[in-house]
Amino acid sequence: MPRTGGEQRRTTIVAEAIHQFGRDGYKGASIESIATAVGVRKQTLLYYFPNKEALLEACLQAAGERLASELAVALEGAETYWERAEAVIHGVFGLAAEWPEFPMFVREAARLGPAAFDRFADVIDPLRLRAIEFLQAGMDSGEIRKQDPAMLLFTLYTAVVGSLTEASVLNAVVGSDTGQASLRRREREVLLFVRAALRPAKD
Amino acid sequence: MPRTGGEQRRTTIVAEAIHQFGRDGYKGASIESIATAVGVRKQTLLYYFPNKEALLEACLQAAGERLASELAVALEGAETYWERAEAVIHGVFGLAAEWPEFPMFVREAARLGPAAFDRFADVIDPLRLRAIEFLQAGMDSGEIRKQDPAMLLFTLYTAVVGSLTEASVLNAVVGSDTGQASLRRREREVLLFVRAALRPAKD
DNA sequence: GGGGTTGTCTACCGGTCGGTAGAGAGGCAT
DNA sequence: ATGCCTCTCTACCGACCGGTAGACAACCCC
Repeated sequence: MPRTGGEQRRTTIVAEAIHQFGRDGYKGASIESIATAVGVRKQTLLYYFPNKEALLEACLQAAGERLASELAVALEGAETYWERAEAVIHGVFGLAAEWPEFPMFVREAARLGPAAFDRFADVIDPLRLRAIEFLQAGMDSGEIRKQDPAMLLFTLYTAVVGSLTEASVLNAVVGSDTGQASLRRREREVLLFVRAALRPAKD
Repeated sequence: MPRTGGEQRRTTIVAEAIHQFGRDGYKGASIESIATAVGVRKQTLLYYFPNKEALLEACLQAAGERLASELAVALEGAETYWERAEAVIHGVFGLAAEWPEFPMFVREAARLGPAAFDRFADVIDPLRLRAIEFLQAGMDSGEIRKQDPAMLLFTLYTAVVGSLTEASVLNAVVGSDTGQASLRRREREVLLFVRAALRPAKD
């Protein structure tokens, strides 16, 4: 019985849980298989998290914090309007590249209902507010097409997360297209798409 | 024991299964609860579908056929380039309005992997080819921004399906926003977004 | 009206899952 | 060295799930 100590064990369990919740869904992943994957018995996992739901909440919290710190770094030094928008998209795709199950986990969290998703959303709420302010300022200065900034943010979210999570659809629509190269292609596509969508009307 | 006869029973079971697979996920929905919801015992369901996977395949087939017929109707009489694009989006939103679990089920099918999603995609493959031809023609005539038409179709898919399925995110981003009015708002938003994204560059 | 077909049921099984109870080993402070 | 606290384990339980076996009833055709 290897003793790695409390906090480290916690974090590896959470990482593996996000992995499996993202891949198999909350229902589809069993605490037993999560425990086995980190080399420990189910009852050891239940020592750290009293039940499956508590484990999920820890995952939501951790995922939110990870995304928040990732985006904070990505936004450093991004000055102009388009640099900032691009930095956010690039940051999310970068996170997805090194942690493929992360977007799937976020989508699963949304699927589980508002109560679960809010646990995640609350952590990144400051970023949400900054994003809406940013979009509003861009509209006021005429750099972005005028519209409801919150709805725009929602639509941007769906486009980015969708292109990261709908691998089966990508396969069906454009044919076999996998791996890092595919991810880069999709990032470029989303960037072009978003840039075109944000652009003010010709008038 | 009410006998509604074979074919009708089959279709009501499939409809309920799509409902529950969409709401709870494939793993989360049990054949027992599906059977109970249609007022029948689990073993009666297993008389029509030898196992759970066969039921899923019937659902994928039925969902594909329903979407195909819906879009065929929507495209009737749509002549101009933008009319056709708008008709498809409006048709999908219309289907979602009268059958809220339908988009969730399609997304769940994609989550289950390419094998499952292809069952659905194969049925609407003619539509996919028409869409790509359509986008290509629009690019050739300069009505649509030039790019890879298949990738564009994929990104359009993610934007539309995302805005139909990410209700929890909508709630977190724009605040409580539910019901038919919300759906109409999202349809309008997606239409504006897509129109802006398809528009050729200024110069 | 008898026999096959179709449809629905009761009864049951093996496996898995989330969770409880509690023993015991290693480290640390006194 | 003793006793406590942290961590991991074995053993087990009740619930549920997917699926099998087979009885039985309604209907249809002849």
